[in-house]
Amino acid sequence: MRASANSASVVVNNRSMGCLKIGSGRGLEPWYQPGRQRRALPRAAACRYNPHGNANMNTSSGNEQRDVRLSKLERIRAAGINPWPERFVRTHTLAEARALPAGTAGVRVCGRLMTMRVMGKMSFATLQDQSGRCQISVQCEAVGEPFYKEVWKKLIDLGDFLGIEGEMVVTKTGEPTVAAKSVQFLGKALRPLPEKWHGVQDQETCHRQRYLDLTMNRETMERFLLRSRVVSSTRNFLDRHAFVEVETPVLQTKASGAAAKPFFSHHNSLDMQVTLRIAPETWLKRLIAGGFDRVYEFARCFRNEGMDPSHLQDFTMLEWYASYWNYEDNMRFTQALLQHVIQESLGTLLLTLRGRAVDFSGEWPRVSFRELILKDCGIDIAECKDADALRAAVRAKGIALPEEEIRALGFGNLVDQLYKKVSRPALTGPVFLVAHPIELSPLARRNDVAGELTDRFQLVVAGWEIVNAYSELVDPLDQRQRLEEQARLKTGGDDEAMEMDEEYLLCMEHGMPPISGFGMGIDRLVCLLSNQDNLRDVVLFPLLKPQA
RNA sequence: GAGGCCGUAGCUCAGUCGGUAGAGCAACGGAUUUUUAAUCCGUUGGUCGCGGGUUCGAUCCCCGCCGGCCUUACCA
Repeated sequence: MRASANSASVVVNNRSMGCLKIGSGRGLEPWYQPGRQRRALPRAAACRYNPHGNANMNTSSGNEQRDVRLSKLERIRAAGINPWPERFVRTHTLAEARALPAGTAGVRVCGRLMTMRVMGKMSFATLQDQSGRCQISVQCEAVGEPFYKEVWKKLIDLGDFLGIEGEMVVTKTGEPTVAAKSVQFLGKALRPLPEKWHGVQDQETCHRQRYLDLTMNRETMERFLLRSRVVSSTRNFLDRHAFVEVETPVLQTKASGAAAKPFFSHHNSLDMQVTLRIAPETWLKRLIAGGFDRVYEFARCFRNEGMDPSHLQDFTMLEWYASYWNYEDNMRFTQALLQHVIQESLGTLLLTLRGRAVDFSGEWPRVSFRELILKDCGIDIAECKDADALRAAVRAKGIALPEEEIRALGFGNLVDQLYKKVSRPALTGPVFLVAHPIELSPLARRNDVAGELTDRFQLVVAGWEIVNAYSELVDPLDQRQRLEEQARLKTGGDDEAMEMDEEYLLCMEHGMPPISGFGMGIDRLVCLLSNQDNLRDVVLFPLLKPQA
């Protein structure tokens, strides 16, 4: 193991989500431990600089609860208390504190105040941080009557961030509790939290104000922590297998590597149109040509296409390329990687996904396109010479494909429609789908023996295609022909067709080794593994139109 | 792009077959030293998404717009 679990302190993934790795009972890592306490400034100095000003403090905001909190803020400042101090030295996360033996003194915890039960001179409250929740108790006697009556009871609200120093106790109902000796503001909230029992239910609010969703709905936090684990576990596995993580351009002069409509933008000082990438593929293969053995990238890609629950405008695609591998090497590696990632991030290989039991352990079966379709509907696609023959066979079997839509389809797309209709929904998997017809796979390497097939595999799980991989096309003459055909389509008005890419061809003409490449939508994998129906629920801040 | 559904207090939701709206939580005042959705007493809070129309009167009916969700077509 490259980074052993018990030495990892802070994991920052590529989604900029700082993630504190919580070890069970291991205590906080050095990064966290109380260092030299910065000496407190004299009160007057601490409060002299007031960047938040009083601009709104005397004017009604039109929101009753906010106004009440603004007036509390004034009283907090008047009392010489800094409502937003710069730092708090904590000794334990809340989950760690809960595990401490009763009697442990000098426990310093912090978090957001989620519930508060004031019973006269004794109060219980709940703090929440990333690790979970822990009860605290505040007694009049322990914190002093002026503080208890004037600050704790009058100025502290649900939603505020607080820091507590105290001793671990266990209440008579058995609840681990930090009994506070002192309580301090760490961040005053001017707006109330959503309802404490139901939280935020409205999906739009969850997307627009994800911080509220994360605060109120633990399963949302767990889902994004899962995403982070999936990414870091994948990265670790690839690193351990001699893959090199690279970054390739997002802004480029032509979109290449996939058939999709790009986003366009404008570069001012060069005065030229640029596009956002639709795939990292051609760049990564250039790196293989340049001598990298194995490369990968978690590539944010952008496609200017329709929105629905299974498509995002910007999404994260993991692609990797390995020199000297064919697609079968890649298939074995894919299985090993996903088994590792699923075991490490979910703790088991036996999952229930979309209502079906899915077993990721053992060897995953492989099935060819032809066998699968033959089994599911009795049509042997190898015996159909062309699209018309296949169309006739479909009609003869009475399979309900939309007549209007399939009339113009070529053989490849027709096979694909048939597969999506008769086979894919029933595939629970994990199963590798192999031997795709060449018409269906314009980018993959033609099989050396069966020229009508390609060296390609897809991984299907619970009816979802989550991986697409090939033996890569490295023949520059073949590639040129295929790109010329795409360029013809483009000129003919197909705005999803690929553009001619001379620079890429130039690279290929300089020579490439055998390569197998792999592509997987990270959002879709996480969506599947977390049993979500909408990709927007596995993206922290999905794109939404501005509210009216 | 097409079709359907939805938008009421800070949050979760009722409601009005057309007569300018209710509850719980939150907030505010009070009681309360072992609660954990604390409890008890009292109080405040709304341009019913926005704009038109019909009507004596619209949160409700009609039209348009804004935003969201679902289905559907194209891309992973």
